[in-house]
Amino acid sequence: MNSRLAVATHILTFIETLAGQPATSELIASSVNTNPTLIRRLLSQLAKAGLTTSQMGSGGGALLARPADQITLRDVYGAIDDDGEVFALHDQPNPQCPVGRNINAVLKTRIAAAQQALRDELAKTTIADMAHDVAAQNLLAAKA
Amino acid sequence: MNSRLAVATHILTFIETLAGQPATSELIASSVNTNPTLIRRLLSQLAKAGLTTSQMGSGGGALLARPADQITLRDVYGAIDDDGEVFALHDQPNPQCPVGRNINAVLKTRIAAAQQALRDELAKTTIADMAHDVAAQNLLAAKA
DNA sequence: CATATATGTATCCATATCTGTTACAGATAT
DNA sequence: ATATCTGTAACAGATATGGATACATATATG
Repeated sequence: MNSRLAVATHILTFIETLAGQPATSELIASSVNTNPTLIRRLLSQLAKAGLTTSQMGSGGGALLARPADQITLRDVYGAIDDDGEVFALHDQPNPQCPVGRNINAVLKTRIAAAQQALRDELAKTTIADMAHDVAAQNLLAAKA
Repeated sequence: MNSRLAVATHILTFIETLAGQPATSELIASSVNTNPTLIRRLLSQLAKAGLTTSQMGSGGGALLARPADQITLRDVYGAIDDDGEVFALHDQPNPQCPVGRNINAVLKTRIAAAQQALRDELAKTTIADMAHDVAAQNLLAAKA
């Protein structure tokens, strides 16, 4: 799979840890270890979904559009995944076959249920949780 | 996403509806509306996972290796998906950044939970369910 | 035994997706 | 004015996917 959910979550968690200071795409990119364009592409999608806002120009950057405890990984997934389909159906099964004629209708509901379960689980984690867990990891490492 | 889970489920459901008669890759391919090689590739994976058996030669074909009510969509997913990862992490975040250093460890558990929820939901559906639902759809259509 | 049938697998190809990169117009602070 | 920063287009390389051909191997049947 692609790593866009991971990178988008990284971006948001990073912005949250800056505690209100605007994050430039270059700064975020150095944390993710990729290039600023990829970050801006994802930020563009996050902004369209209402999760972030960006300020152009000097001193600008990205901020969270709402509190970190009100942004879940489900929101992130919804923002970066256009169709939200983990599994695809096969195009045009044979309509002359009793199985081919109906398989997609039957599969569709089962797959939808599975994807719903995935989203429900993602909804349990907020960006605030992520930032908290990352901070806790750092404390652990500092003590060791 | 790819449609391998859909096609593999189609294959197994098709075999089940044949009720013990071996299904050739060509016959299955005509129901799925693809080519026999793709079917054989997937059957090869299903056989390795212990879900089907195949008989070479004249009169041969594929059979279920165990009763249809003992094969779940989770089994199918496990058979056709090599790593079973819906989401990937991003390679090598910046270890010098407090966020980059820990994001993957934190994300990993959250993503694993989501994928587990997906698999648990898939486990609720068996190939017997699929065959039953497909048959029910045909009855409905016949009455209409 | 010879033949037809069918699987298992390798190889090739076209297309799509993903990630990284460069480039540049537009917005904004100083 | 100028430097900074976003938004987006365009392009390239790598990988995944689905489709197609080919052929060695296994097996039932006459």
